[in-house]
Amino acid sequence: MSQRCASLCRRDTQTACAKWHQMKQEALQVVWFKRDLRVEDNAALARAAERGPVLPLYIVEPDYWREPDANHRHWRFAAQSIAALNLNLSDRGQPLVIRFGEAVAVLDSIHKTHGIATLWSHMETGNHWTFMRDRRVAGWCRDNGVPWHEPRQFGVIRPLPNRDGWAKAWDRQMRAPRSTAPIALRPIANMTSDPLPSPEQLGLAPDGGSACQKGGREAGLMLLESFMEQRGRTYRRAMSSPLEGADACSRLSPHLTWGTLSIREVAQAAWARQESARSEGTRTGWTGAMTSFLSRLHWHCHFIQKLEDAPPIEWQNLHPAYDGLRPNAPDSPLLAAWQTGQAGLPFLDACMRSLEATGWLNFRMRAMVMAVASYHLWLDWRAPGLHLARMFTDYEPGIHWSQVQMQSGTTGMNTIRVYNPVKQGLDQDPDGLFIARWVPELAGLPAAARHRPWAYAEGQRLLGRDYPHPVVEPAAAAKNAKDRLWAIRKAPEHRHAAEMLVARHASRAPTRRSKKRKNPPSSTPQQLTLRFD
DNA sequence: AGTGCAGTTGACTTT
DNA sequence: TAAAGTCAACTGCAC
Repeated sequence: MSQRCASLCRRDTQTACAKWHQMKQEALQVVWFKRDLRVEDNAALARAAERGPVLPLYIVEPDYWREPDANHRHWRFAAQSIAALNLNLSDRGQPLVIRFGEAVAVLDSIHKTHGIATLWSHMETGNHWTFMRDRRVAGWCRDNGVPWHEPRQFGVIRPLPNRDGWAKAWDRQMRAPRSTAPIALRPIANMTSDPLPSPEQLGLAPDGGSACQKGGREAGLMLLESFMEQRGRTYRRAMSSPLEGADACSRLSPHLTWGTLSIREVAQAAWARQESARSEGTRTGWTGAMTSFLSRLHWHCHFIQKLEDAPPIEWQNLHPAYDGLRPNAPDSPLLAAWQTGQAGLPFLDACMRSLEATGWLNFRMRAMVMAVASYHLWLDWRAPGLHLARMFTDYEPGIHWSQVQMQSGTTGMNTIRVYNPVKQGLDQDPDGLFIARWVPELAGLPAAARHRPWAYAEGQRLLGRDYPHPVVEPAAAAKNAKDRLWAIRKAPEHRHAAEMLVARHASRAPTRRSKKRKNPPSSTPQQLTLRFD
């Protein structure tokens, strides 16, 4: 504000300046909260508050919650976070105004009664539905002469000419000072607010998520603290284990999705933890843990950037050579067996059942369950991808659809990774504890038989009665899938299209030099390797 | 002590 | 964030 005021004061009379201050008092700043449900480090809110009286707004959009990727557990988390945000804003003098309806209609009605000077919201890279809704809102803003500012909260750049310098920009943004929350908000007169609807009112059926994470900034702060103080120390070693990962991973993901914490404050906490570990001197594992964690925060934005640059990845193969490879209509019994944890592959089933109840899986297990759907079960990624979107409390469209396509091999860019669900189980859950926890039918078996009940007499006795026979033979199914994928990848036109995709979407990372390379490193220029991983 | 050989390990390639 | 295969170096052991 000071800049504009100063220039006016210099150029014009004091009266003009006073008039501008007067106008500023009345110029309603609507802060439209979307997936940034916090007042701390919220640039939209902070900047709006510098300009004039703030109307904090949340729009419950029934059409959004009718989309196939939306689910009961998402709304529960969002609603808890919205309620907490409302309390926080109320303490500052102006409660959150909740409106039920279509965004343009809501904005238009507020504009007619109160007059919106400026609209503020964070820059959102959501699904196709939110993208189209934002286009309608942008049109309305243009028609009504309302400027709409969308400061960034993630490292996503809009528009992005190319990927050069992206990582540096991410670093700069995350290290920048956090925005401070306005201490007091001036109450807005005559503003009505709707109650938060129940999931049923939004048409959302219960989804079996009895043990999903709780929303609200308080829960996020507690996770952040316990992760940085204690849980995170073994992050690097334990994150891939389905049992240990639940504790050793930060579990901050839904808070980043709904913005109850800003990714910047999380990254800065990690850097601070790294610093304190270094100054302590003793080897505790914290520096390495934080390095791994920070690289994942970086990947978070890296993947969302992909959806920003290529919205069709939500419904279309990134690489067209894979169109028609798998049947469009899913094989319903196979899909159902996979979804419900009744595929007869114990470790896979344990993961799927655990996901349904808790809304969370560690990264490796997410990759595995998607790979099994895509390769062993030969399902097109759309139906399994939708199921996972609905199951993940932390569903973030940009990360999700990039990963789904990557794990089904339809990007054509990265190498095919066919996870072996039996081997992963033996590697990550050697004692079969995770299987026993989620597939109690098999808990009475010795560990080895829990992983492969068909290979042991005592396991065979349960098959077809207490626990299903495997829906596919894993080794043969994997071989078949690899053969079909590699047949496509060998075609020269596949490579050509893949190179174009790599140039557009892949990260730029320095080549890792082989340890045994005899050539002196200085003889070759630094090369760039392009990765979609 | 040196040699041959089977089995192991790790780095690297292929699918 | 894969898994299987290849190859060369290495190991332990018998002779």
